[in-house]
Amino acid sequence: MDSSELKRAGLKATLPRLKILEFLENSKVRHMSAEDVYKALLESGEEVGLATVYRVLTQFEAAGLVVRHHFEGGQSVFEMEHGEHHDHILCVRCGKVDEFVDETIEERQKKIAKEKGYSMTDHSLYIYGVCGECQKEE
Amino acid sequence: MDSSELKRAGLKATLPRLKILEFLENSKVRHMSAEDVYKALLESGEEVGLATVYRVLTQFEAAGLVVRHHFEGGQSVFEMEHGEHHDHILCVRCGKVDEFVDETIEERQKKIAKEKGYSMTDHSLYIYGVCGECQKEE
DNA sequence: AAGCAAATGAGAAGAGTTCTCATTCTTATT
DNA sequence: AATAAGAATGAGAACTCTTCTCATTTGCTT
Repeated sequence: MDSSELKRAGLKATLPRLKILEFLENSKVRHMSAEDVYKALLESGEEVGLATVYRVLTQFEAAGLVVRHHFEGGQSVFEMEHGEHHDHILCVRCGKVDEFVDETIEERQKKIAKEKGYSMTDHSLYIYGVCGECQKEE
Repeated sequence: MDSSELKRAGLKATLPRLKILEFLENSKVRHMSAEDVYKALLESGEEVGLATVYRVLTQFEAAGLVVRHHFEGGQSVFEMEHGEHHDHILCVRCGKVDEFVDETIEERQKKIAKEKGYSMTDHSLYIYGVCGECQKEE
């Protein structure tokens, strides 16, 4: 069990936190809601409260271990921080999520912020569409 | 009272709808939550239910009269459709919202969607930062 | 003016998330 | 290794935003 990551983030190495971190790291699915994490842990026999999952994910976010996204549909989606910033393109049919990085867009955003007199802190870009798979099914 | 806009949208010209449309058109503030609209109407002596405001705004959205945004903070924000598509840059301190259009970014997005095999239906780009005013107040 | 379908308002209900607080766990200290 | 002090947890209540339900009202057609 690797508690060093938590310690480094200034968080006590409690069992729920370790379980959640471990789960996030090992899951093949990258983008998960708090509910997803909660259910998955329950199913693998762990005892966690939903409130704890929310709390811990929020702490992970503050610690920079995790990024929170606001995809359409209301609920927050979390993703392990794996270095490079990226944006998302998602399928409105099947919910599939792809990632991309585009330096030109990044540059443009900085430029716009500067022009408008803003000191940019963050940005979010989501492209919505129908993925290749779903286009075939019509 | 101008009911033609509603008729054109295929909506019956009811009083609540007219009031809401009128309010949206005359408000200097461009981006408003359902709650904002509701409160404003109450204050100006109109009798509307919150449920109706939500319903009507959703209908206006479907009719293309209004655009719905999902800024951070959970609630939906509505804006009168005034022709050209644009993106938003918002101040995380005071909540101010500015708009911008960037053809380069638009192009890039289309290109990315195509590369990833998606047929793009929509996109949303929000830049967050601290606006000029708020930077001074530090 | 009358009738019918559509729209409304009030409150209940639902989804997602946060809060409360008694109990349990971590960790620093013996 | 035992202990004490404080932090974290779990369960459910509570909260926010939004949608639904349904009895009543309104708009539109005849």
